[in-house]
Amino acid sequence: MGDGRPQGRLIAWPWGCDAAPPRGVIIQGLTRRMLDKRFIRDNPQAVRDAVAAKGIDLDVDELLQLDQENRKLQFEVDEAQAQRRSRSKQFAKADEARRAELRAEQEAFDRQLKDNRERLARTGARLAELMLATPNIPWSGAPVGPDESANVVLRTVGTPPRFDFAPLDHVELAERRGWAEFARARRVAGERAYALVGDLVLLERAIHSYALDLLRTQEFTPISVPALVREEPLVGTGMLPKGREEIYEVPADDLFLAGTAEVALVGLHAGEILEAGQLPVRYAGISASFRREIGSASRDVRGLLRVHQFEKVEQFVLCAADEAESARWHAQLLATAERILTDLELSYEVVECATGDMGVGKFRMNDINTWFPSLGRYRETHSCSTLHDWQARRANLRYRDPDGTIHFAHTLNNTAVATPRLLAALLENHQTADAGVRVPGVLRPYLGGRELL
RNA sequence: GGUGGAGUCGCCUAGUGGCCGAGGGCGCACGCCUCGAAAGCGUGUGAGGGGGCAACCCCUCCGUGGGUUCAAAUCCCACCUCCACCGCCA
Repeated sequence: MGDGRPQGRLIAWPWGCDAAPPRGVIIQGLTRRMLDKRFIRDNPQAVRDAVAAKGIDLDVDELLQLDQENRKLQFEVDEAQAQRRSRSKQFAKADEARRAELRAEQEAFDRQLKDNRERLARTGARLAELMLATPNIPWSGAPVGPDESANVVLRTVGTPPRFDFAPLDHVELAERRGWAEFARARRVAGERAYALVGDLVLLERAIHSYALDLLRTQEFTPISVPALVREEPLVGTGMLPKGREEIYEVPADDLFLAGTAEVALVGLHAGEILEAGQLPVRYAGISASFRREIGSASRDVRGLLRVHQFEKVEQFVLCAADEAESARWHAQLLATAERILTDLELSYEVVECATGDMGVGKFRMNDINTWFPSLGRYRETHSCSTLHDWQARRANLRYRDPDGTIHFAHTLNNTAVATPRLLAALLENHQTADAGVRVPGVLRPYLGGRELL
């Protein structure tokens, strides 16, 4: 990696300047085999701790017990199956009398086998359910706490703008300039709907083009992926089974509207065994994203901050199962997001997310919050996550080492740009006294050189 | 939306109920041969789970899931994907 944009000064890495260093050896052993049943068997306490730190509803002891029972049943069924096969072999060579005998024997035997099979299916299903609820073990540097209130600000970069006039919020500004339709859009599509108009559309495209071009210089392959997806990739990424109410469903076709391109990006390689030489896979994924926002009903209903449908360029990395490598990519993804905000001349803060905020599958998560003058505070615009092999295990996404051994890969993702929220930030931060908007230098080439909208 | 065809161990392919717990070719790896190589010859060549201190052994997987049968790659049903043609369409 590394293409000469480390921005190392800003990056608290490897382990975060404000956080304690991890207990390396222990953490390494732990995370490398996370979600592996053998790991859970060998380190039940580590899993219990993670469950507690992340506030997850999971009975680890039930899981262990089921695992044991499941293996016992599997063993019995295997043995029985071996017998059944040998009996079937004999049948071909037997005479009629012997055949009748074998048939009778087999029948009784099959009842037992069938019974065991059913029990195995039941324990297996329950075990799978619990396994899907098993969290990744968070890195030791993450603040422990129930929710985002425990998050820690690592650093603040840039300065919020000072206005010598009364600044507008992005809704007032957009409406004054005829850049957005809210009332009409809501007649069409209900609450939180919006339509961008005129220069604001051009600005949105400019931001996406700029982000895509920046990522291309880092050898990220632009890829435009489905937002309308099946259930499997949602389970594979960890969006399901928990979190169902946040996702739009299209029941007539058994499809869902993904909340992020990450779903398709992981899904693209699910079930594959890549060659080590193909790694790292780097995508700049673009797609529409859909969220029901059920958990935040009636919050931020005004404007462009929290909408049901938005557009993203997503950074995504699929790399070898090496913690140091994943850590380097995490740093790079974060640095790129910071670079984007710096280029857009926006002030932001980088946050170390607490265990209760980071979600079940994550090892580490850093949010970036961008300054919004109308809110008088920083508000999330980016989220950078390392999942180690937790996601790859679910998606059965593996690679083969040169020595022939097969491993689950590591996955990471981070927003590059998500609009229209980021558009709102640009409008508010770069507005002029007469309701114009100054265009940051990096976007001008995408807007025919215009310096002011 | 309709009709027809197809999905086998990296690739190509054999295979129509027990001899397929999958044969052949290509590729790949190792060995022999060679000064070296090619050719030739030989051997090997997937994934997952489980048992055993171990050498090793067992089970599952022929797109996926069910079913029929003593026995399924092979027969039946549903689904998925691909191909062809027809219809519709940004």
